Amino acid sequence: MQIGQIVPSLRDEGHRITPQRVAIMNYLFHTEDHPSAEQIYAVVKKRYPMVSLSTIYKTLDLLRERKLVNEIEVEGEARFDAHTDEHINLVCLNCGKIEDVDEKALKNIQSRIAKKSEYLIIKGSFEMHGYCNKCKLKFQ
Amino acid sequence: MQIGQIVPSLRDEGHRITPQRVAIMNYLFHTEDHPSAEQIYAVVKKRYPMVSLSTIYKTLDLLRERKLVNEIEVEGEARFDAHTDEHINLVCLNCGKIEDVDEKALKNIQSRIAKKSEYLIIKGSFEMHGYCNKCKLKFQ
DNA sequence: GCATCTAATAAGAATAATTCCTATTAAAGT
DNA sequence: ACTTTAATAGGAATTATTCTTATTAGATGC
Repeated sequence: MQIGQIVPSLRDEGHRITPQRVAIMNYLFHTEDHPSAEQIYAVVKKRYPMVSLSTIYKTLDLLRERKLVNEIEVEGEARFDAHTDEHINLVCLNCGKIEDVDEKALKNIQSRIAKKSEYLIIKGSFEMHGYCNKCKLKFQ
Repeated sequence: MQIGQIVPSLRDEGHRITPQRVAIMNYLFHTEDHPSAEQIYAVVKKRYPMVSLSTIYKTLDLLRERKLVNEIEVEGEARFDAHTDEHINLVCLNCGKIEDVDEKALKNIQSRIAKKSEYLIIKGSFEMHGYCNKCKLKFQ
């Protein structure tokens, strides 16, 4: 995702482009991590020590509304992901690491269920929980 | 799921069979709902006014460990489901209703990813979010 | 049936992620 | 530069869940 394209479109919609927002987007759009709000806060704080957690949450709300990030919930905590195509999140139950796995079959399943169910489907959220290659040794 | 089979097996493992536990299981194993801890509390309280929320949570821990219920997280709240086969949960973003959809293809996807990823997969959690047939009218 | 052991419970305090509130600041347009 | 008002910082409020502890009551053996 290119910040250079997002910034003007946010501005066109009447949103103000603040250094805090740019810093948050820069981090989110250039990491493979799936950080929590607290982690984003820690990273952005290094450059902008005066940033507040509420700004992180407000910006995440905006990015989620604009569908620029996905939110998944893992063990009572929200984690954010700039990878917004349908995919499966592999969640490590020990270290919390999350990895993306592209899976073409999801689209088919999703459209099939959209048809046969009476729901108006907005989005899918597909997770598989287990232990990553480093942690699985500890759990046999 | 038959309570008559679960009770003796829990007892065999050294767990005590209390009226609170039986009431919680009776509700969970005989509803199509996907209740929150608070909802379970409300239902069980009708029959056992002295029951406490911490007992609900402790019992849910036990049932989850024994894989008799699944937990999914929806908007910052845990919801419990006695339907433990792999399936897709259709979550209504308006009223919170959750509906189960069986989908055979999930097993294939799951075993394929278990093979190709380096993760030791424990369980899957597949959700689709949208608006149920009643609520979708309000959202066009 | 009764005594014993200790797992399970009730009640409420503690915790922690998220949301809310409000005075202040600063982005964007004129 | 001036004005407008969206966005921010900081902290208080909220809320689902976990933790703590004294008390209760299943299960076992006599």
